[in-house]
Amino acid sequence: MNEGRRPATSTDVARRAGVSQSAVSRAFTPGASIAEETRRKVEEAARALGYRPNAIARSLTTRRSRIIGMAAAYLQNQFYPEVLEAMSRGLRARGYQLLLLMPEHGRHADPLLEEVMAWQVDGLILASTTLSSALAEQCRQAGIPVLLFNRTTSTAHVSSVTGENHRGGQRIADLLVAGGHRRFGFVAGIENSSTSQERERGFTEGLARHGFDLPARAVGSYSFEAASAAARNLLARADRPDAIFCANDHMAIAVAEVARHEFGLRIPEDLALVGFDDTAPAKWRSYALTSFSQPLQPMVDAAVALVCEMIENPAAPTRQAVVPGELVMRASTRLPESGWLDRDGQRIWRGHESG
Amino acid sequence: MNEGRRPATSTDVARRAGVSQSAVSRAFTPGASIAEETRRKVEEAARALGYRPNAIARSLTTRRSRIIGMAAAYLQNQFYPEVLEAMSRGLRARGYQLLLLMPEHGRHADPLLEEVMAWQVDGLILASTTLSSALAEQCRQAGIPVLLFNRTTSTAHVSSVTGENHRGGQRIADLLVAGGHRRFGFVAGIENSSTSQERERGFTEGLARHGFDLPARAVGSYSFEAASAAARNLLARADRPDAIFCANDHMAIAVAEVARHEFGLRIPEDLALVGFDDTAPAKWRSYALTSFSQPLQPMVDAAVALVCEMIENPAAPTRQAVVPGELVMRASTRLPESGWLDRDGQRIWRGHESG
DNA sequence: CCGGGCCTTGCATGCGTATGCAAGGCTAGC
DNA sequence: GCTAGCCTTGCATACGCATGCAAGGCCCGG
Repeated sequence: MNEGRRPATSTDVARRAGVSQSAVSRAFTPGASIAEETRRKVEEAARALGYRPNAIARSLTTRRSRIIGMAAAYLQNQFYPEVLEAMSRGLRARGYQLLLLMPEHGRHADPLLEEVMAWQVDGLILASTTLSSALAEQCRQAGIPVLLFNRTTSTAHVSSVTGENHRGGQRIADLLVAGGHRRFGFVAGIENSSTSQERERGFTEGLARHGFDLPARAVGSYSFEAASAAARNLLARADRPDAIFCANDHMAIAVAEVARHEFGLRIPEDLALVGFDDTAPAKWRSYALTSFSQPLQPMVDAAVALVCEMIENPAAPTRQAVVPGELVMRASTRLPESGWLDRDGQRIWRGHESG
Repeated sequence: MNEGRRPATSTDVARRAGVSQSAVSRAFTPGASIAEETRRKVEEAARALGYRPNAIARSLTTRRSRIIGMAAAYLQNQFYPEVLEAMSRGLRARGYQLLLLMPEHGRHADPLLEEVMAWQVDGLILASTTLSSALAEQCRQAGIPVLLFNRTTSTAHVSSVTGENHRGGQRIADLLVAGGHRRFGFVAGIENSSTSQERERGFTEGLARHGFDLPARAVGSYSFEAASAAARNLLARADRPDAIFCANDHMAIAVAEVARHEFGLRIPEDLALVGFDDTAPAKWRSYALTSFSQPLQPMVDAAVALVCEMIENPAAPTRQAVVPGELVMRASTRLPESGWLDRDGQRIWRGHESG
């Protein structure tokens, strides 16, 4: 064993095993042509020297880094850490490492991503971050697959994985109307985020279908503080909403706190509350938040599969994958008065979904 | 602009700028000897070709990857995502990238870390993950600095950054005793985690100093589900505790849910509850959890500084940094009956701390 | 017994950048 | 005007590994 010295190289192993450096390389390359006997000798020498192939050097010759960059704007919303965790495991299972990129608060992710291109990442996953069309074009030229996660973009033709934002918003409208609510509120995420826009559009369209007005709205910017302020705004109105849909669970919890502890409202008696994502805190019984789910593992699996596919076949057309979710009813909303049906002994709320 | 071709190399830039490849390299190396005029020509050519130095190739020659691997066992506990976020930004500010490592559930991190050594990472930060002494030795030989975050280890001489686990436990004991509680419970994290052990030891020693017994204890393994089970266990006892200290906030919230919704207990009237970390959910008013803080930014700053220092000076002795926290009192515990003092017009609870 | 073909191996080279070394140009001082 | 010395530059090479190519060995069929 060498002490503090530089790590053993394939040449060191070759010398010790009495073979050529190429043989060592082949011994560590699955599927390479090498005799069983030679491989054994190499492996023995490698073990004795504590040798591991240098991934940096390997990347240089193969021109594939087996690194995927993943950008996320913030991790306060529980949804993202869980995505990150699953993504890291999922990518690793396919032999990729995950490089984590957190843009500075309030800054655009572009400079960060550009920096990461120096790392020759094999792919880029953008969660809760948009991609400027300039950078998208740059990636396309560099042949770096880009995948938007929980976002889409209109400015460029990019692949994406999202939940059923539009349908989710509709279902929530259906549920709230069926629960007998009449004055609706919406707390938006970041204004120009496609996710928030689609959820809102589904919601307002759903309401309109039942003959209800556009809801009162306020902007929560996906942050706890801004959502709290939005809640104060909405709840102080003369025509206070009796049902509020928040663009995600994280903001819904902020609204719940303000409603209960600043306005003394009971949920759902005085105010129904719905979120989106169905994250862990939504399940905590102090909130028991009704939420439209974005199933974590399926979404991550789809993302991993898609990005790998894009790497293997760069010429493939872009794809927009939509992972189905479902409305998870909990105690933060009243049960609907109608629209129930029995299936396999379970009581399912079908609602008035026309689709 | 080249379409879909391989990215421009320093040689391409050199040719276009009419200089040698070395000149291009020097133009991108801060502090290298190069004429202003030449640098200008190189920069112009580089811009025209969309050139960025290849970090992989650079790492190969410089023998420094500027990548730091960070392992975390789980991200459910809000503490870790926030650490991750701050760590990524902090490292980036010093020119390092963060490679995220999530061991498979229930598996040891060793194989993962070994795999990452192939990436020639410049350093390794282990959060909520232990390091086998075998691997620690291997890292030492390879000259890879290792930093334990929110953990220590007795089996090897390794640097670490932690909060005031022992003192925190003591303070909590002081607070609960001062609040008039008499039957104490403790929910441990993973049994062999130094963090949980130290907090428990501080707690029991603190209690003992006031003449109280070792508390009833149960194991929550840092998970929500296990902590819920632990709570059921503790709360079903004939001598039900009237105060429970949980080794972290995440588990404390699980206990709060069970206490309220399964046992109909009021907090803090029937049961006082204390956590550790002072994460975001502890501040949510539905919990208003008293907690001993682990200040995020100072801990991360210390970790980043320490790991960089270790990289620059590999021969430096290991260090155990302890970042001071404070007891944050909220509504989940009764206010203590004594021990208050005025300072600068603020009412400070000094407690009976002897240290 | 001979030849074709497959398996295995080593040689040589390339991946893109950094850097020691020596040469050349230029400035300043005498 | 000459030389010492600094600044700048290019050349050559190294970093550690993968891989095309050709040579050698072996087996098997004819």
